[in-house]
Amino acid sequence: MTETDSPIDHVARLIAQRRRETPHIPLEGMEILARARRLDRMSRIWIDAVFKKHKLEAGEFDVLASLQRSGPPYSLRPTELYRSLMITSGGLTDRINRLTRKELVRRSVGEIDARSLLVQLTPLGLQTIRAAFEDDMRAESELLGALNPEEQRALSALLAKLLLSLERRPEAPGYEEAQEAAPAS
Amino acid sequence: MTETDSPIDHVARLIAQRRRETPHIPLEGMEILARARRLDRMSRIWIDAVFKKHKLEAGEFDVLASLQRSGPPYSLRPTELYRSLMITSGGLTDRINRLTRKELVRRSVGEIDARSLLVQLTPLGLQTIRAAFEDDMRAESELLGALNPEEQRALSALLAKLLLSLERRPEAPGYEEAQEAAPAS
DNA sequence: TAAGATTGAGTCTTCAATCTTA
DNA sequence: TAAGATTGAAGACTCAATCTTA
Repeated sequence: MTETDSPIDHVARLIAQRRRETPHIPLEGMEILARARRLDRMSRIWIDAVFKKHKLEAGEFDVLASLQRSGPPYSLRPTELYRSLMITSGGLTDRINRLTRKELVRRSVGEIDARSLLVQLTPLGLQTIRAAFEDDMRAESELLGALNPEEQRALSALLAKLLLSLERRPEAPGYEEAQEAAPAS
Repeated sequence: MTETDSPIDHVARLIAQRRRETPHIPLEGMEILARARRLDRMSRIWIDAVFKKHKLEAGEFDVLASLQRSGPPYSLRPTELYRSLMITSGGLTDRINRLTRKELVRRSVGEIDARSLLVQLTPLGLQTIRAAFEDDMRAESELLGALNPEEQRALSALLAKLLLSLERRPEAPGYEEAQEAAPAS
């Protein structure tokens, strides 16, 4: 195997099969996007097990992690949340309702705009996401063990370059929001 | 920006924010897995539009594409399909029912095992997936335009290496099946 | 008028139980 | 007994319509 040849993973077998059926169609798209999709789905098998240990669904974890990331007082507006999570506003309402029932978040009064209530972590929510996030990152690092640090850096840099180009497309939903949300860092 | 620095995409901003909140937790996992997830979700925005043009849902497209890839007579057993697609058997039953209603597949008699009926493309199904698949690959190639051919090869090789390591984990569901399904190619 | 959030209907999925055949 | 496929219930999401406030 040379430096640029890919190992024979599941997607490589699918591509080889398809080349015989539709040899006239270039398959570069599959090489990357099908693998990104499969990497997400496969890694979820182990990551979901981590969430389960903390009695969380993946979608609930994402909301709690966003709130923790924002720092004290651990509160965000629903619109910020659903745009960042790439789900609809209706979907987020459901997640918040579930997390409220579990007493991991509450809707607190927003000072700025009376149309929206801030979503805020409860002390139990903060404690839960602290433990769950640390476990999650440990599991994720472990899943990436097949790549050395240099390969990991190369991979994340290529993914970031590709993602940035998609985020900058005029037709990309949420583009304006992503821009103005850019922190000084 | 140096060779190994990542461009400041959305995930980079999330990571910078989080480093301030939980500086003690290594975040290498997010660098790659969060980006893979986001790449899948963002690219789907454009890809789903292609499917819609052919009046297909993403899940339906995947079934048709699997059948086409298998070559004449374009038929597979349901178990092969749901394992390859990483969905449950119940989920596949529904997809087949929907595709049957659209007259894109049919359940034909399997000669080997009377417990299962082969799922087979109809002529309309073959015609549909031929056009849809070509459009899909064109769209996917276009989405990857920000990376030059060399970068694309490097990215797919790294993804393949990582995926192969996940597929080889003893705990990976479907591992045995994936192995025996490996074609000579 | 527009923006933020919620609601209800419809869709696609998983999960567990079931039926049939090996 | 086990494997393949289906069913029905429950879950989480999208979409479009609605309500409230800017």
